[in-house]
Order: sequence, then structure tokens, then C-alpha cells
Amino acid sequence: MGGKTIFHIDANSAFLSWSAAARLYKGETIDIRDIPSIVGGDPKSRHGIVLAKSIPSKKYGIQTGETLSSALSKCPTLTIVPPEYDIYVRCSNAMVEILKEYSPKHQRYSIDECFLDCTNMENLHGKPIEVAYAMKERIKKELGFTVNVGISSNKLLAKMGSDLKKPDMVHSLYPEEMEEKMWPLPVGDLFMVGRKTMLKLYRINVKTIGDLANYNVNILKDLFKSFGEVIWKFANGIDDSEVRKSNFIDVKGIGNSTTIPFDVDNKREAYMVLLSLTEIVAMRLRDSENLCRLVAVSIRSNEFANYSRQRKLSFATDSTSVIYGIVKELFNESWKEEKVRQMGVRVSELCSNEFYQTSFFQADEERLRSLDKTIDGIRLKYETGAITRSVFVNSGIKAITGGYSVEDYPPMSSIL
DNA sequence: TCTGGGGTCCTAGGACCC
DNA sequence: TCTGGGGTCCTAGGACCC
Repeated sequence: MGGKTIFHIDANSAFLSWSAAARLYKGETIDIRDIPSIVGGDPKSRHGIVLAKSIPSKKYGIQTGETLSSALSKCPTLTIVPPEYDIYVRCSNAMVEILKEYSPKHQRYSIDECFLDCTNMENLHGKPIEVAYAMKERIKKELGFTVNVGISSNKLLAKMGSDLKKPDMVHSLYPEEMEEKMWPLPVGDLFMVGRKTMLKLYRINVKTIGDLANYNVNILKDLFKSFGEVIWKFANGIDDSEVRKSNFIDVKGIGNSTTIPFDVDNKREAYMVLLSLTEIVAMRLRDSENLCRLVAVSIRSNEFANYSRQRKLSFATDSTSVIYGIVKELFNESWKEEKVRQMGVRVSELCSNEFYQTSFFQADEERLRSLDKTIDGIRLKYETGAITRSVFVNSGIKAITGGYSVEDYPPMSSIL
């Protein structure tokens, strides 16, 4: 069959493996992959959830996303390590650099996943299964962590394949293998079938991916609208999406949100948090060479009620102070005077800034733009915290919230 | 369950227009 | 207004992914 050859590469327990590899490199003798361990945030600042788990900790029933206290009650001897995002970015970049050598058509799907289109490349690298083992072994040898590789004729099946048995495995999942390898799996294992959809499917007695594949697609469409057809196609291994190079032009929106270490119950403190979030959003927006036409604020109350408010702009902007001004208005319009646990700022409806001429604008706006540029320059050259606003001094609120620094883009030579 | 943060896409309902 | 139908734009919310 003259189909495509698609690989999906997935780092095993990425954050945990990457922290483990970095620790071994620094001379530690214990490999946290071999003991019950997790990567987790700090409960004191209300970030206490499991971000990644080792294979031995899975035996205790520990789940990604559960609270640290819950995880500790399942396994009192659990080793907890903090997340080290700069290391994760380096490991991810290093993995992608190796994978790029196998095909110019590569798509970074997330920090720990990548698709490769190696169609018609057998003469160059060999049979798909051999290429998959070669990639896997190179990453293990050169970078010190393991990956799973899925092989198929489309992205969906390649991704489902890499998810089969872990860790350090290669699986093919061609359409002719689907019935045997994918259909017996619980329907919740299918890409895009989350908790809510799974519950609805259980109600119509669809329990496995095979059940879904063989269900009447018209009934699914009635129940789930267009989404019904999507998951039915996935269950049947149907997917014709392209492996496409992801780049910053494709970015649809830029957001930054944080759970505040304490509940905020007044505008003054809320504004400070919103400003610290906006600083990063606007800086990333400018760095992407885009302007935004939509600004949104999201709020989570201390009782976990979520709501948001957005505004479409009649103009496009990348100015920190313009965006912050709108953010404050949106907060005022939406805040229900209750205690706030989490806040977020997001910009979207991006457009290129290439025709954005400062001469179109009044002197005041021009002055603000040039101030933004100057501050971005200093923050990039030194570090994000090199310049902060004086209102944050002694406030207990961070002047800058969100990961963004030169560390996000390390040179290849600085890997581990 | 004392429960993070980055995203994308879809849908429903209302305003407004012809 | 005892009031049609189709289209677009906007907002809020909810589903999913990692």
C-alpha cells in the first residue's frame, strides 16, 4: 500500500525522566525513575499537584493531576522533586534536534511529543521499524531518557501506537492492525475522548474503541454534533491531517495565568496580579511579532467557580499599558466581589505587526511602544526580573508571573 | 480530591443587518 | 408588531489535549 509513513515520538514520563537524567548528570546516584517518585509543585503556594510520576509510583495508584497529599497518603515514602522547566525545555529541544535529522517534515506537538513524516524516505534511512529503533536508541544513548515510538500511515494511529505499551518501546499500528491492537482498548484511551465524552458513551453502552468504531455514526452525530463524527473516524483509524511544521505564525493566542498563593479580595492586589500577568503576555506577543485584537481575563474563585470576560478591540495592539488598561476594565466588569484564587490574561486574534508603522500613531503611543521595546531588550539581555515595577515592592505579589527568559531558548551546545 | 498552566476548537444565544 | 429567514459578528462557557 502506497500510504504515508508517520512516526509519533513521545518521551516517557517526560518531566520525571528529564529531572532524573539531569540529576544523574549532576552526579546524583539515585535514579528517581527506579523508585516511587513524582514531580510536583509546592502545596504551600497552592500549586500542589502531581505533574509527572515514575513507573514504580504507578503501582500505588498515583495519578497525574492529583494532589500531593493524596499521593502521599497512597505512598508515604514517595520522593517528590520540584519541576525544573528550564531543563525540560532543553531536553525537549535536544530531542527535536535529533528527530529533525530523520525528516524535514516534523511537527512539535507538545513539549514531549513530536510527529515525523518520513514518507518515501526508505532509501535514505531504511525500513520504518528500523528507523524507529534507531531514533529511540539514539535519544536514549545521547540524551539519557527513553521514548516510545508509534508508526503508522497517519498521525492519529501513530499517536495511538506510541501510547500502547511503555516505556522504551516501538509499536506499529497500521490500519490492518487496528482491530487487534486498538479496538479492545477502553474508549477513554482514544484521542479526544475525555471524561465527559466517555461517560456519555458509556450510557449508550459504548465501552471500547471497537464499540465506537462499529456504532452508527448518524446516532453519534445526533448525540455529539460534528464531534460525533470526529471520534467515530478516529475509532476507525481515519485521519488525513498533515504533519506540518509548527512555527510562531501558527500561534492563535498567548495567555498567562496563575494560582495566587493567597486569596485576593480587593482590587488593588488584583490589579497587581493582572499587571504581572500582562507584562509577560505582552512581551511574548511582541516577541512573536504579532498584534492582538482580542483581550480576555479569566477568574477562578476560591470556591472554584470559573468565569471569564473578553473584549474585541477596534484596533490591534501589542502595548503592555494598552492591554493592561483593557484587562483592568474586564476585571471590573466581571469580578463578583468574591475571593479570587486564580487569574489569567489571554490575547488572541493575532495579526502580523509587519505593517504596523509607529508614524500612524500619536506621539504618546509611540513613546509607550519605544518604552516596551527598551524594557524587552533589557529583560532579554539580562533576565526577566531585571526591571520590575515599583508597585510590587513589599506587596507579596510577584512583579512578573510566568516563565519567559533567555533560558527558554538555549543554544544547542548547552544541552544538559 | 483542598484541586496547575499552557493551549485549541466548538456551540449557543443575542445583536444587528438586509 | 399577534413579526420571516438568513447571514455575520460577538461573548461566554465548556469540551478536549499535553
